[in-house]
Amino acid sequence: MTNKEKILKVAYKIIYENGYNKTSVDEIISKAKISKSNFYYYFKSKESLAITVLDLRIEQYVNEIINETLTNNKLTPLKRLESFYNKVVKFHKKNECKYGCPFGNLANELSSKNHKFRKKLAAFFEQWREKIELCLKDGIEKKEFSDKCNPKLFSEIILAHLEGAILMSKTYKQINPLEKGSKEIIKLLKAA
Amino acid sequence: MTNKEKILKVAYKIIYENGYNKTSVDEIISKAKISKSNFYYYFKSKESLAITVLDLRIEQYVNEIINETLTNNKLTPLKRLESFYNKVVKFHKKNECKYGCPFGNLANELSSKNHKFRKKLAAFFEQWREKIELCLKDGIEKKEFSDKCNPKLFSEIILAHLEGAILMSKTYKQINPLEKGSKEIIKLLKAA
DNA sequence: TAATTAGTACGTACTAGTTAGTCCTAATCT
DNA sequence: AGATTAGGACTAACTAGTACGTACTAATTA
Repeated sequence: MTNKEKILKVAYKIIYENGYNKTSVDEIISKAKISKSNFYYYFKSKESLAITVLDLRIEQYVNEIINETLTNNKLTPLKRLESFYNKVVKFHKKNECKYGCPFGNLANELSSKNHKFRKKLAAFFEQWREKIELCLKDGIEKKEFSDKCNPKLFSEIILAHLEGAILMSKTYKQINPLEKGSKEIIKLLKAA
Repeated sequence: MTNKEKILKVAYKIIYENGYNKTSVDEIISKAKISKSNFYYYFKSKESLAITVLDLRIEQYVNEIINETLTNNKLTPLKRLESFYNKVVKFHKKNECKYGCPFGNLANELSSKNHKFRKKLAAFFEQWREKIELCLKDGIEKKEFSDKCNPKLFSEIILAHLEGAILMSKTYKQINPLEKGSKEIIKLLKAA
């Protein structure tokens, strides 16, 4: 592993767990076991590192979560949504619900003060929402979801609810809000 | 206004706008125009100030928002919920959606590292959710809401969706997710 | 030779919190 | 009434530590 990869690996983890502001360059270099000058050889600032890390996380999320579930043509629309929720629930259970959503956290922490992060996150959320919308549309066509449901509005609700439910699970330290909530959302989709 | 009140007033605002970690005691005392030693005369730490401010915010929210809308017996259950959403939307429009939910922000920022805040926020969210649940139960009884809706599960969804929608509005800098989303939630309640 | 890495000292700014003391008022004592 | 005391409100100056980022030398690697 190159030193650059070490930096990215360490930063990936602790920016998620501690947030951006509470992550220090000193902590990163100490955990990555590299020198400070070497850090600044690869990244011009803490912010530019965090942007790179966010890009990586988005790419990984799209490849490993979204494409495997929400836009996976091998599954029916209902199964796509269910498997998506299952993956998300599994991820947060693994973390004991402690850290919340990597994207929601950054959006919450940075979007009022830092345009770069805000815009990147907004674009990602929008892209994510569109995948949900497509899944819903397909599901309505295939009669898995009620045709009374407005796909665009409902995709917004699903995404907002997901972010909120992850936050509730983090605050309560219980998977319940996320797990039961997502099941209820699916019920609504069938019945709407 | 006493110096203690000045501290509280200033802290109330900037903890909301900047978050807890990004709020410094120096900024508080400079804006409140008092000395640092005077600050520590009234509060034993930055954290204890923030806890006091959170208590105040909760009290105010219960009195001015929840009791005026969700548990206001002069209104029908549907009107209670609608007026609640209206107040929330109005608040965030006023702030250009910039700052998010005062409680959600703190929950997001602090609940993984600080038990005191986490527990207080969890208790408040639960209390809040219960008020929503009661409103739903009443609305089902009075046939304003569909009897297919499970009040407890639905109250969880409403609260989670609200928190997520406020975060989306903050990230997009548009009231849309919150405003349209809440209207759709009400539709669902009627139709469920 | 050019890219990479280490080490380390440093600068500047900011952080939460402490110290030791002053000023003033109001109650208490003689 | 006058002296004494207690304590609330307040302050300037300070401590000790952390932050990001830079400067510079020197070694190593490809």
